[in-house]
Amino acid sequence: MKVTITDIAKAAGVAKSTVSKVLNDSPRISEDTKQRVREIMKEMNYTPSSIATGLARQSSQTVALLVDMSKESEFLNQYFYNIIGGIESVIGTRKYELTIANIQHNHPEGHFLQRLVLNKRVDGLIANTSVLSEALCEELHRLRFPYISVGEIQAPGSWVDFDNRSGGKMLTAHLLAQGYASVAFVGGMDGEAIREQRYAGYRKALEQAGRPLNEAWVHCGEAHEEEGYRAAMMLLQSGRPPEAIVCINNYIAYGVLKAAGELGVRIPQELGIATFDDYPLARYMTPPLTSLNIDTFRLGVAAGKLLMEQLGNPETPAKHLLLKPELIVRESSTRR
Amino acid sequence: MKVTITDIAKAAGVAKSTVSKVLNDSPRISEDTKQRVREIMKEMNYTPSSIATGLARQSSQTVALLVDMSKESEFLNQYFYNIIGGIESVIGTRKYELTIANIQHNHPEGHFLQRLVLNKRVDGLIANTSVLSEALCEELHRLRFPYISVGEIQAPGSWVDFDNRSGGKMLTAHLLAQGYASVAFVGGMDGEAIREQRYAGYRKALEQAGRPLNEAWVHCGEAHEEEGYRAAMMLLQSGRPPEAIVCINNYIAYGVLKAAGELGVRIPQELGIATFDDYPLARYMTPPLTSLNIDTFRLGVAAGKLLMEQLGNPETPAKHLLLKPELIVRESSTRR
DNA sequence: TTGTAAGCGTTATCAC
DNA sequence: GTGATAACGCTTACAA
Repeated sequence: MKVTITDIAKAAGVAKSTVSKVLNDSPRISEDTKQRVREIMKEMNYTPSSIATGLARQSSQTVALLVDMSKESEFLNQYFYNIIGGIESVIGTRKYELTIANIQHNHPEGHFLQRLVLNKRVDGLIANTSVLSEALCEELHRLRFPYISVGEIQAPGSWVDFDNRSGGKMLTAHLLAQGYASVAFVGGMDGEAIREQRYAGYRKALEQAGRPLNEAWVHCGEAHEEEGYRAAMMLLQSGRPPEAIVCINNYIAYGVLKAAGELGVRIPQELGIATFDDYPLARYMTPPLTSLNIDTFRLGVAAGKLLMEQLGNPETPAKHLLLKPELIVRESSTRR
Repeated sequence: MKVTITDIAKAAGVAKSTVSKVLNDSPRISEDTKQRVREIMKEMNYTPSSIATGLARQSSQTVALLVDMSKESEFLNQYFYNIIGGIESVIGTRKYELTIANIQHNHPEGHFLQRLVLNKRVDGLIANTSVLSEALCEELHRLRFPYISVGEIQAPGSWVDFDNRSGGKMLTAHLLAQGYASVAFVGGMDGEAIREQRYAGYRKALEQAGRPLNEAWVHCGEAHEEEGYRAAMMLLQSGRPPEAIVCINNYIAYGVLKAAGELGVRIPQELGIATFDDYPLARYMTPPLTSLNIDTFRLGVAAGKLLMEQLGNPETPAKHLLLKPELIVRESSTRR
């Protein structure tokens, strides 16, 4: 049933090595025999075994996307599909395959290193920061194993990320430009990288607009509905409520919206709202929310490209890429 | 730098084959030498090459999840992460890897067959029905290549799916039980498999409750917001509006909600709403929507298990699995 | 219980 | 241009 290179060689009356050269379109083979051998391959329905090729070439033509499935509602979660699509779109055309590897099995630490890297099962790695500890990066770097981080890292190595800082600036500046005199910032844990970046952008926008930073208008907390609700309740019932709020994600925004509704605060007239992330709720809220869309397909593409570069030439220096988010203006922030 | 089985053999003063047997924990090797060889493996930091193993064993210890990334907002899209997680959780513990393969490259037709199957790159396949044409199934079956479909298929082969029929029944019966005298069914294209199944459940529930089927209360169309809005407008402004509506997904429900809002129809007092799918909107609508949650992690687990069975014993007969959805009752359907 | 040697299906290095 | 032949790193009869 299965036909190998040897079968083709016999059928064509040539040597295995010749067939191999035809396979790889070597210039030292005459067009004549190429034609002939290729026809026979068609006829006999031959497909080279990639495992054998891999062994001979010492490469698997496979890259892995590392994830930690045990962490719920991670950044990757909602955008997973698009990131994968992006990666796939660039590696696929270069004849690489993508394997998804979950770190968090009950395996001993560093197991995926064995399972994939030392194993020679994959030629390169893409992982986001939640998975890539500093120690891991060092180890990979030491092994000279190609990897790309999705999300900024300090360790050596390339990464791609969204420009959260400029995102924070965009949302805040937009609200100010709409005539909201004061803007609050709600959600995210103090010290968390993404939150810090987004918050820094918020501060920058205030500064550029010559507005003071009011600590009372900055609220930290887990990025979910209840926290958004609580924060908005506090802010809106305080002596000096802000005129607008930047929310760190859709769920916080939902909570804020709910609080505003209960307090009878009209949006966008009395309170402007703008949120990070366009998915999954922003467009479907009442009123629809102004949001900052990040195109994670492009993120995947960028990561894939960097990795391909690296695999093509291991000497390629590390690169860092910041993608710009896109502001989507909707009713929640258009005061008119 | 890289250490192979030969190095270990030399260092341990035994034959390659002995090392191999230790690797595979063969019972015909003395505990003594096992210990010794294992220690050396540790010391020398040895990890067997899975490619070489694959070649020798004629298997890759890899299964593929086939998707068509070109189709936007496919069923898989939102639940992708969980399905992958489910698959991974069962194959991972059995030392299999998962690779994601995109069908729709500008490659010639049937290319993935070459790329993965004939290639020997993967040992088995999981794909959903949108990807698995009847012809493809026949071909895989002919090749005796193990595959599992996510979604019911007619072709030979195992599949796992959600019980959309009983889902339709659950939603409809729930609304009737809440005292809504009449229930409409909105969304989905006539003839589309999922829609037909869900609709059949709706009809069954009416029948069991002794209610007549009113064709005027059944609306077909693409499953998005605008269509839901249009349908609800028609239904609610007709001479005989239904008291409740079953929506085929969250977006249809959103459109219905919008229409009701504009017409001043109060929910759940004057109109009950229940929708298929709990994600991404149901919980965050105003009011929160009663929905039918499907646990796609379990779907992935089921698919993974069937495939593992198949790989373990190719003679395993095809199996068909229907998972029950879960009704989540929220405000939109509780009349009290 | 361990060792020898022949695969597994390619590629790569030389000769010719 | 083409063909032997030795890798690639592991498994698996079959011997010893």
